[in-house]
Amino acid sequence: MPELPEVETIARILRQGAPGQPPLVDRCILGARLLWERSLATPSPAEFATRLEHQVIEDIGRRGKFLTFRLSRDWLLFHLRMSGDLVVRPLAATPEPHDRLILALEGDIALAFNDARKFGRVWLVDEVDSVLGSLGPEPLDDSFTADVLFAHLHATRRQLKPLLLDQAFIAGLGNIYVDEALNLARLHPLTISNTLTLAQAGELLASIRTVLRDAIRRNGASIDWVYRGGDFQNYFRVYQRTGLPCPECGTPIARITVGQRGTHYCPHCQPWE
DNA sequence: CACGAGACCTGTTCGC
DNA sequence: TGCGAACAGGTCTCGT
Repeated sequence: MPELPEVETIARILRQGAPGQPPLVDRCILGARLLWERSLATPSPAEFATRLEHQVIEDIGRRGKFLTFRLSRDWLLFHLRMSGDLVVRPLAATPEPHDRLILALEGDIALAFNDARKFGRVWLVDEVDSVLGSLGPEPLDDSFTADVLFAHLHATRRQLKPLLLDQAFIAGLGNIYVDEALNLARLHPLTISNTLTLAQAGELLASIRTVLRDAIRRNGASIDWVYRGGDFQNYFRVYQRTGLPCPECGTPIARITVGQRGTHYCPHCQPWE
């Protein structure tokens, strides 16, 4: 489900709270109920439960598409993959279908990890590098410059679409925002990375940031049955708009498959070569 | 090294 | 209406 803007939105809501929902920071974890064992990456279910108990949530953040909970002693990490979600409920509420983990928190509230497709994972670790160490740069980080992107693009020879989906190359982009950013940068998804000029690398980085910032401002995109209040889906330029007119030139948006992922682009604005 | 296919899963939508 | 196929915001592993 979520990419960087959606995960950022979830992290902010959990950290700060929302109307009718209290913030989680500074709350103690009283217990853990694991309903689907394979959702837990590490450690063992028994160690997970005992180690979590009595730790306080000191901060909640995001790295790439991971949600990061800094606890008194450990780090609790979530990756929501395709269908995962984190929701706050009254402690007394009955579990929902597809709940995989429920944490009981101080103040009679619960944090539920709900994940229909069971692809999502949870980690409890004492240092984050074992999980987050292979992630590439944060696209919104100031230290990630056009020069850096240009050098990385030229260190390999790969198609832009799968390269930008590679979390070791750049962290946080997924199928929606890669298609949107490539359209804004007027680059064909199959362009080979080391053929870009420095100017094109600069446009690509600027486009990635524009798309991500716009999406974050709109609280991310809500597709299908998952609704979190985000409305960026109403501003998609190409994603899931096959056959509809390009917002720039009116040419029908094309759809191809690249690396087994649906890929949407404008044949006129993003010509091949 | 770069790419494609298959695996992991369940739910919804599409086409006949 | 029913039923199977295709598809879905992700990532890992394996074979070529």
